[in-house]
Amino acid sequence: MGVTKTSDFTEAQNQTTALLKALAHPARVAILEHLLREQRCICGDIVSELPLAQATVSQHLKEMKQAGMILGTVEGTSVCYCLNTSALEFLHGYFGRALDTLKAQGANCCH
Amino acid sequence: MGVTKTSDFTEAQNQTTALLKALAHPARVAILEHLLREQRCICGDIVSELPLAQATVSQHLKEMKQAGMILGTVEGTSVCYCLNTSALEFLHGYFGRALDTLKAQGANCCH
DNA sequence: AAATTTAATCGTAATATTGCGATATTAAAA
DNA sequence: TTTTAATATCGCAATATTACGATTAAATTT
Repeated sequence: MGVTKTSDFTEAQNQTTALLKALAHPARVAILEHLLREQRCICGDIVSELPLAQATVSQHLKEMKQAGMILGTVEGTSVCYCLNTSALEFLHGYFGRALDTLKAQGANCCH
Repeated sequence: MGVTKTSDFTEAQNQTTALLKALAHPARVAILEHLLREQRCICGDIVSELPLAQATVSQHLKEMKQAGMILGTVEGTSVCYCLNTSALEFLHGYFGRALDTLKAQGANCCH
């Protein structure tokens, strides 16, 4: 039915999913990379960088913010968005631990 | 319209997105974590582990495989699925580089 | 205060994803 | 060779996501 029952999974699994979802779209990856390149990081900036309408970019930014991937502070008429270091650290750590676990297991059945 | 024009983004951005999408669902994260825990990693295993029907799990596995997150080898009537180390390495490296870049920039406007 | 600038929100259309029962497929077992 | 076991695929319904024009909201300029 297309309904995802988050209650069937652990809190940690849902939190991880939220961060991954916040990046699981080429526009979001492009936003991430743009925020990495630029120090100054205003929404209007991103709109002119991407092939998307202002409303669409704003919506992407909203969801990335909601998930904790980015932070935003109002600066006059514009908004300064930037990456949330701890979210990146979380994902980096997650995949790092996964790799460690995988490597500690040695060769498995598929390789 | 809900249509994502991958052609508007770089090849690398789309590849990164594909891997992230393969994990951007609690069931997929649960599958990843299950494959980490178990050496023996058969689909039926996963079905009994998750609160989802066999057809649904099979579909998730198919998409994770298509994205390159997991590998699968047929073993008689069952299939042995396991994590693709290089996909994990890719993601780990991606977030690692992002973090390095971010930290090299020092404090930015939002912190 | 009016005009301007910038970003958020609303409403809606289109597409994508998720889930599952039913069925098909394929290999092993009996 | 029939039966059984394990996955994959099909078809469809329900929900979620994406996109954008139009509008609103809020701060800055004029």
